[in-house]
Amino acid sequence: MSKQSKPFDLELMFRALADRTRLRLLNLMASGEICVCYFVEVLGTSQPKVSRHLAYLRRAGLVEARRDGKWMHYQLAQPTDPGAANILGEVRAWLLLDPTMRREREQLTAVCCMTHPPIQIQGAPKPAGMEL
Amino acid sequence: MSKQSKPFDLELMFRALADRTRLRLLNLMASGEICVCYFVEVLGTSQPKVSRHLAYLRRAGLVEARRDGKWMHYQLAQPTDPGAANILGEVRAWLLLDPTMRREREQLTAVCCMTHPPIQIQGAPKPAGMEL
DNA sequence: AATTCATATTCGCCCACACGAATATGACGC
DNA sequence: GCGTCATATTCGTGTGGGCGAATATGAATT
Repeated sequence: MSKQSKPFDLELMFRALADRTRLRLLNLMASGEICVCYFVEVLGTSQPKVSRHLAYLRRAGLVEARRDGKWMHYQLAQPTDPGAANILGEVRAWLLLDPTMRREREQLTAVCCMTHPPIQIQGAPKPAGMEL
Repeated sequence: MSKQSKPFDLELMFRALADRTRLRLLNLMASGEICVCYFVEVLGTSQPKVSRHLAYLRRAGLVEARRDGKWMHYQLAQPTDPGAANILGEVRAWLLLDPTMRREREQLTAVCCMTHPPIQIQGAPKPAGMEL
């Protein structure tokens, strides 16, 4: 009523960023939309774990989800609060520079370009930026 | 041995930022060094609570402490990692703009300029930026 | 409708950590 | 030395949230 919708909880954002798995998930969304099975494949973690962390990021307003048949696509969200958006921008810049994170993005590209991809990925819609 | 000292744990930094009390403490350090009793006075919280949160911030490398007789002075620290420093810079900018945080900095100024300050503060060295 | 595939949720356990209360440390003055 | 002041730490309790394992949902295909 009094506010447009939410005062954007900065604490919640930081709690969302305070986990390695979630940072890795955000990193893989650098190039745009990507579907859940790629997260599972590249991070090498269990599907429930990935799903729970994605739900956390969504609650914190850091990502948006879109349903496409049986596939769910996730992408980075622009927070309404401009200050939060700036902070998040710096976090993304940090992810781009970090060697470990860079390696994981390369791994994503590799999986997408394989002629015989792993079973989990066959038929899954390719992430944005991997259409070549 | 292999690294200069630490790879700077970004997760740890975010966990340190994911708490309202700690954000309020960082905010009061905006103008420079400040001693613990002012934190207690302005935030209106218990001294052990303030002390524990300051210890957390120190462990995360976000603040530095300096002993001066029985007084401890805290100030913001510049993280060695440049990416972390950028992120922290945006956080500080956010703190400067937030209305609640601005009010608390004003409250600090008010307490420092009182002719008859509360007992807890009498004789304590004034924070940086309050020398007028 | 039944099965299969992609994803989400629940359960039970454990650990980090926030808190108030009490206590410890360490520096100064007498 | 002793007391006092500023600050730090410990203790006991409670909660958020991480995890694997199991299960549930919901869309597509037959």
